[in-house]
Amino acid sequence: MALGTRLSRRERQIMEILFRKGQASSGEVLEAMPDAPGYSAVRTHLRILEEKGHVTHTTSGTKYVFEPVTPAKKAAHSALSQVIETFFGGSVEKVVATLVSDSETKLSSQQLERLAELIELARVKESENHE
Amino acid sequence: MALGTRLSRRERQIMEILFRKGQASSGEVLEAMPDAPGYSAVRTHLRILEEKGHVTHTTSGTKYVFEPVTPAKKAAHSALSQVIETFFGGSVEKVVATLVSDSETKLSSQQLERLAELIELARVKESENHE
DNA sequence: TCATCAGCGCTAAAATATTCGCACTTGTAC
DNA sequence: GTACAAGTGCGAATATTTTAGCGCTGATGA
Repeated sequence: MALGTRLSRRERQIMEILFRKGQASSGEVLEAMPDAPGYSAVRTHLRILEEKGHVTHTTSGTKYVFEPVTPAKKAAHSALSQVIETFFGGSVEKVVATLVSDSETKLSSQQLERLAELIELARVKESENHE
Repeated sequence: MALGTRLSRRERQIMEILFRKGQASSGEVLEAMPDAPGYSAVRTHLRILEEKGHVTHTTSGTKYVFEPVTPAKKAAHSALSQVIETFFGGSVEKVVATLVSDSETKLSSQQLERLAELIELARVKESENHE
């Protein structure tokens, strides 16, 4: 189940904040919201998200610290797939092409070099599979 | 404004369908929804989305054909940025690395080759900028 | 000790989103 | 012409989301 599939706007917004931060107290979540409601509202969403099983909390002193239940990696993959399916017709290649060549998301030569290495590595692996 | 920023769940779902298909009649949108409500409901969402300025329609015979107002490319970029910010700390490099090396999204050797070329191209461009 | 403050849970009101029913229009077949 | 099918717009019921109020608890420090 993708991140946004069953969540309301606010719930999704809060989940995204938690994924960005890794974990956060209710107050921190509140601060991270550009169009924040009151504290109670945030608190309620967090509680409901916990009931729904998307979030857990641990106590740190008096505070609660919340974090997503779904591992970030899995959620990342899911979110990425979603975008790829919706906007790139499922083509991973197109995505990478966009990211690499797009002038708005500039990559340094160092980064490009590392990516070249990564691709080289993937190519080697790929060819091994076909021996 | 990103795709999902101000849209409700259903509205977002419908927008995604339109982006996938490029354009679609109300009936087609309905069919593309796994958890579809009645025809009227879909029709209403489409009308509201049009009022909000996210969608336009043209008449094709008796039918309406709807399509997103925002160019697909722009929306794609926006959605991708969102995911990158949320799950990859803003690092384009990490995303590409994930996509290339992730075993779940396998790339053929041909695709890898093309990507290698793309990166080479980007590197050349990059070095030109620093002459 | 006892204000005071920050944070929690619960509950209920207010605001939005979601859905559908129904009347009207247009195209098509008999 | 009339009946039928497919499609549209509007308006109003229903369900969900979103918000805030209020009382309680535990920590802090004068």
